Amino acid sequence: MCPVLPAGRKIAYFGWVIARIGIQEVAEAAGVSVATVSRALNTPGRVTPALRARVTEAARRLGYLGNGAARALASRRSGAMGALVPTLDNPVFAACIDAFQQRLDAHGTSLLVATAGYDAAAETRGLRTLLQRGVDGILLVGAAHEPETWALLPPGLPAVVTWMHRAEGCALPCIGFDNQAAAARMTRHLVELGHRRIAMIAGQSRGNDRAAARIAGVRQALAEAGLSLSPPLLAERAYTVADGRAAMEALLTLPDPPSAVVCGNDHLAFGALVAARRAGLAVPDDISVTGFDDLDFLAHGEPPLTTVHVPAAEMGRRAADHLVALAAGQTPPPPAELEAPVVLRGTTAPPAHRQPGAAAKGARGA
Amino acid sequence: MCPVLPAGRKIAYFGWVIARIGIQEVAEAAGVSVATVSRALNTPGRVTPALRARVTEAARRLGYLGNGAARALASRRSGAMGALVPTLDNPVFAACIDAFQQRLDAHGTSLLVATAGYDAAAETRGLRTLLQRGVDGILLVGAAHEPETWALLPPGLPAVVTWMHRAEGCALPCIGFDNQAAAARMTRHLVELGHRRIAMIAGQSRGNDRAAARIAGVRQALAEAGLSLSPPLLAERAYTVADGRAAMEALLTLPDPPSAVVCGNDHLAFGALVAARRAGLAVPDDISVTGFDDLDFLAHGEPPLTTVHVPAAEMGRRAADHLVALAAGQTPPPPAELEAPVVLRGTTAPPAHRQPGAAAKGARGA
DNA sequence: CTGTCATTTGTAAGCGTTTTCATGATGCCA
DNA sequence: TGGCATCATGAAAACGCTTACAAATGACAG
Repeated sequence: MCPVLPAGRKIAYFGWVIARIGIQEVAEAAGVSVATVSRALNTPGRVTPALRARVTEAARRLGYLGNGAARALASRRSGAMGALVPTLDNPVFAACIDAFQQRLDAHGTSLLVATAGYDAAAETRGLRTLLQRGVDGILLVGAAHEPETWALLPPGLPAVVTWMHRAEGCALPCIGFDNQAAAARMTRHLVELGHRRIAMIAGQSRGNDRAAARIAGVRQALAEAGLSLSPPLLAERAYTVADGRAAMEALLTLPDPPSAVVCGNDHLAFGALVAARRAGLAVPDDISVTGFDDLDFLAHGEPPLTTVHVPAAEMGRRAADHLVALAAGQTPPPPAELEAPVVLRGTTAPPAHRQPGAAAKGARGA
Repeated sequence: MCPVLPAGRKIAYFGWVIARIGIQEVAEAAGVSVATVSRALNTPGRVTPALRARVTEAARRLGYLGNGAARALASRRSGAMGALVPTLDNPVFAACIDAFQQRLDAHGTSLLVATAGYDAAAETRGLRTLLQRGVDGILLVGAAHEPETWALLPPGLPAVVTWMHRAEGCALPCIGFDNQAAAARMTRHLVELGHRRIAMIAGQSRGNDRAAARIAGVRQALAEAGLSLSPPLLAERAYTVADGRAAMEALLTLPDPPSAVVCGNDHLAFGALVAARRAGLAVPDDISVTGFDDLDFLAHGEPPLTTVHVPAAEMGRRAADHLVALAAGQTPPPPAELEAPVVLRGTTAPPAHRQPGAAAKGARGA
């Protein structure tokens, strides 16, 4: 199973002793010095074609892989980028990281992942781990982090903030879209449909600037229409289906329930949809619901969710390109703002003509 | 923003020169040797409490992080595990990796991710990268890999196969469930419901032993009932919603369409559901559909998907524990088989009483 | 009070690369 | 053909840490 293993340095894998091919062995096999092997492999241009061929052939034949730790130590570069994300259990982050990894791979760079789960302490720990591992750059989600976290980040270390465009007082390049503007557009659509009583089931805005910006966007659009988001109409919940459902149930028991609900992400929106259905309400006829993320499954649901498309994969790709360029000492142009278009589908419609304050269903079709 | 930075070794971050605290600086600050610092930090038991306090305090005060590459080189251990998965863009893998990472983190170990996208060459490349980075162990999905991939894996390097239990001729510990048995159980449920004409929309079985096992399971249960999976009733497609939809459309145009369709995963099942709806067929009244994975969103869909629950997060956690134990030189007990229960929900029902061969809808309610 | 042993700390030798610097070879022009 | 760049190669010094080994310290019994 193993490649040919001539006698060489030994490495102990806890009881198993196997020979590992080092640059030394390759050098001997090719009849050159280790320095030449290193050059032939890393900077092929600086070596005679004939020698290069000898070396690469020897390396191939011996199955030489190289020792990343030694290379990182000597070259002061690990060849790995770190991603510090809230979770991978949300498809929108998973898609971003998937694309990020693929693009890094194309650049010959690896991916180190740390998840923080919307917890400040865990985030700091995650960053510390990434830094200890010597990543060449860091992908961050959002710009709202503990001072302790920011303090950890060595100035000059390549880093990008994703999921938003322009962050107040943040010098890092931002690769993303305008959460507030997108939420405002979504809300305006509802207003234009004739909705006057609009609620929002938002994500927790504490420590989450994306969630906060989306709330601000809804507020902004509402204000433009002379409306507002009074306390009972704004719920801040965790980004889960269960929370969306619970929040929607609470909204529906209000004396004067909303005719439209803007949700902070698709999970919440889906939960809201489930709650509406259980309450016997038809979407969008009885109540409109919108999401944010544009998850595949909800695009084909029944009814298909009207939502804001988040360019998750594109952010991952651009973040990879940007970080690799930064780590190579280049100064890439400042990232362009990405589009986060509203995708109109089947969960929004003009409000039903019923008396404000009327109980849910039944009072319909006045 | 930065922690206090006394004069020390300099590191150049491409133009930015910042001081980096090394073990040397900590040793000086604490008035001990570097060896003592190393011991105080790594094996606290081998050092006097007083000294340990002096050292940890100095390290904390200086913001010492340590250099992972140097540590890995000297200790012959990187403190990172590698995961080689098909993709992160499928929630079921993302959930597994998310749990894997969290558990690794609890063990003080990091995660290096490589994705192969169901491509053999990419898989080999991914493994090579992981190995170059010096991971202490590897998480693999399934046991069907190119000989070239297997050859790369150093014998003795901790590695586990996930997503299946027992793999023919594979000596690696398998952390997972029995795909074939699960698919068979799902199929038996359909048979018991009275279905005789059962089709399968499977994943590509080539190079994918999980997909192959699921097909085998359906075949097995069908054989028990004296039925079979004749060519037009078995479609092998990529694991996407679009492919599921296309496959279902093909199935429905058959002269004698199936009354139940077993799908290789939830994406395919969802696509099949969409196709059925577009064709004006009611699920489960006109046709039954089953999935495999148990994705959140489909559990609450309309109708909720009957599927096989895959313990993705649990596999990730156990894989982490197993690998860490292996890497520590222990010999953990062989992994237990995990449950992959059939979850009966709303997409299966007895077949409609209509003539075999009747065209889709309309011929209902005989 | 001295010898032995256990325990704690320091010294220094790697770990496998990259990279600087020196050396030797080669080509070119006068 | 001699001298001077120019270029390819090799020797050896880092890189920052762990760890085997040696040394020193202290405890305790004879």
